[in-house]
Amino acid sequence: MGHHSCCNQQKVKRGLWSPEEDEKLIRHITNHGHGCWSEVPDKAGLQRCGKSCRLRWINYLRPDIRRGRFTAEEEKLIISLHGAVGNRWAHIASHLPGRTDNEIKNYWNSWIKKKIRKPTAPSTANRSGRAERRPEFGYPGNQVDFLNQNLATTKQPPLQDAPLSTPSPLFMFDTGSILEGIRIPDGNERADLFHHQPMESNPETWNMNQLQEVPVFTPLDSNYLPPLMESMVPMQVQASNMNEEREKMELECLKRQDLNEWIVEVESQHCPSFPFWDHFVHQGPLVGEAVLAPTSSSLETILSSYPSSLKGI
DNA sequence: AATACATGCAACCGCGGAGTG
DNA sequence: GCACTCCGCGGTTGCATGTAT
Repeated sequence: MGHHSCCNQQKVKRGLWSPEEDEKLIRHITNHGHGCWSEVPDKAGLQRCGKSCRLRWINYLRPDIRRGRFTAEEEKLIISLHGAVGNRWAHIASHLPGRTDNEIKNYWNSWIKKKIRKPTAPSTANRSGRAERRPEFGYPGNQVDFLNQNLATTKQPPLQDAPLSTPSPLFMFDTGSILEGIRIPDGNERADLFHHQPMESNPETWNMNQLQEVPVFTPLDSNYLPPLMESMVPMQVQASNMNEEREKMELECLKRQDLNEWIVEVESQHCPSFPFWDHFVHQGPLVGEAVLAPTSSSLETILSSYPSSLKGI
């Protein structure tokens, strides 16, 4: 098995990233931005290939990453979007702020595995070892059909297993109106989507009848992608009680690029799962070049509050 | 407590598209 | 139009951890 062209160098390291490597990558991108990924390893002093750096950044180190369980809202959105665009994880991810394609893909695969297993009931015959672990996903191209079929043959599954009770893809209408109908049990609305609460699926929360009925999207051409961006306003932008400061921040956001935008987003979301950036945003400079060049001491503080896996540096 | 099995997720691989000379 | 590089994406793998026996 050959390595990718960018990984042909002898001393390219593979496998799990060490906290030290993470630190180097964070430090580099924080200071200089990623620029050309293929140059990142050299500039950052990493013995990795550019692709690996990119992947690590996008899937794990990026400041706006949301971690933890998918909420019921996210589940529904994923299923709807998947029904429409299939395995275009990046496309789906673009509508789930803070979630990565990889995460969604993993989630879907494990979710679908559960669905596959369910009909045949947990029997001892199923407990066959590792081969069983990777059921062939040989279901037809339109996987939502498979799902619907599956759900139909399954006895009223619990909501967390079947968050979608209607075939109508949610993306076909403004998610704002969808989310408008959603009431998180504690009474808060959409803004709570960005709070890192482990959300139990609550059947009461998802009364699909409240949702506007729309024609079902039929993907005649597999290459066709529905105009998601036009019909779906990014959720974080819809946060209902956005105060003036946040509006200002959004305005600023429009003037910045890449990393800066992320930071501002984190600011607007107050992502509690990311003390790193929370700290950075509130204590560090926010505008212009300064934000890209934090002092080393602030970086140390930042790194010290990084997710547990990165601790122990 | 030990072992086997199941699950979740980080990371790798290879392909294809876009950009460039 | 061709060759090349780079990047992004989707599929897949392997490992760490959790759970059941």
